[in-house]
Amino acid sequence: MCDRCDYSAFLKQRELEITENRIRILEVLGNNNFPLSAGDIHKTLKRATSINRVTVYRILDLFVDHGLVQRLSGGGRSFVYGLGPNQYHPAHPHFYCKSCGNMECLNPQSLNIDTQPMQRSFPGLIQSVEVRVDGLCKNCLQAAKNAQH
Amino acid sequence: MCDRCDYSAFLKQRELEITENRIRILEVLGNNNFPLSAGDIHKTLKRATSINRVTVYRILDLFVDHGLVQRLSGGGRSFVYGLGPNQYHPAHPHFYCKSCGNMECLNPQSLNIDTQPMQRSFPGLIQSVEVRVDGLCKNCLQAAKNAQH
DNA sequence: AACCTAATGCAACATATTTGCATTATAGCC
DNA sequence: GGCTATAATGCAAATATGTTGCATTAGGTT
Repeated sequence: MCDRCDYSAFLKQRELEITENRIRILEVLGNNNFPLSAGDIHKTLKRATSINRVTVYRILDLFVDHGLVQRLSGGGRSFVYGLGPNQYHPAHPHFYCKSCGNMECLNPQSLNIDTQPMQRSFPGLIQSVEVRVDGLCKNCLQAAKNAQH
Repeated sequence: MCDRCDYSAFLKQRELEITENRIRILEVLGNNNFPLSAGDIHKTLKRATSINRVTVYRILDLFVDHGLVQRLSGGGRSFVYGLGPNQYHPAHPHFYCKSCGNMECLNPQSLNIDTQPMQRSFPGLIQSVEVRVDGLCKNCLQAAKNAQH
């Protein structure tokens, strides 16, 4: 997804220590064009290296705190994480397949939310808006059609 | 919230058995103008009657399957549930307070999503769109302001 | 190389949700 | 109103996800 992203520069910019685990997690997120759960990330990393589950959670928390990564509610039971919006990757809505549980990024234009009118009538503070589109992905839709015959 | 809703009629319409637990869960959801977690619902019901945690989950699953109730991802770790959209209660976005964790329903007009253009460019099937607005609720915003002084 | 601090691993805990199976209540029938 | 088949419920235990405390190790600085 992100050839232009220099992950250690990302960390340096935010004055975060550069460690192997942090780089690896950023790479996994960058290599996938859809958000992943902490469990997915852990599973992926364990194949090549040894990293503790808890470390994955802690690094993700840290990244979310620093705006490097965004935490989204997947359609399922766990949070999912993706590289946070930056100059190359604007914020965008996500699709969740109710059948297979996979997620996809949708293009940024497909849903453009203006929070200004909402903020005028809302007495609290609006910080972000999360849009998730649910349904059947291409594959599962096809499978459902085939099953009908 | 819902004086006009006849819960046993709801169940009858969908050919679901009418049981005390089901009615009670619909009442709890109808009495609150914000979505609740399964745990919240269980806690509320246990005050007046005896019902098992698992039963709450199962009834909620059943209702979601039949479109009577909608399952939303709260901003936190658990799902939340609210009466599904019907002729009296249109679909609407929700607000999640990152400080206290409470949720609120926003008015339906505040965010009007048209999925048609998205569906044209999306190869799967779009069934629903969930919009969650995150930030600080009125109370927590005020508390934050007070803490500054 | 030595030091200080922050990152990591490990075990245990906490919370949310699901499953299998025995028991009980509901709805239809007599 | 009682009888029966089926579905709903309760209970115990398992699973999935996320968090905490504390000991160990690695990163960055001198």
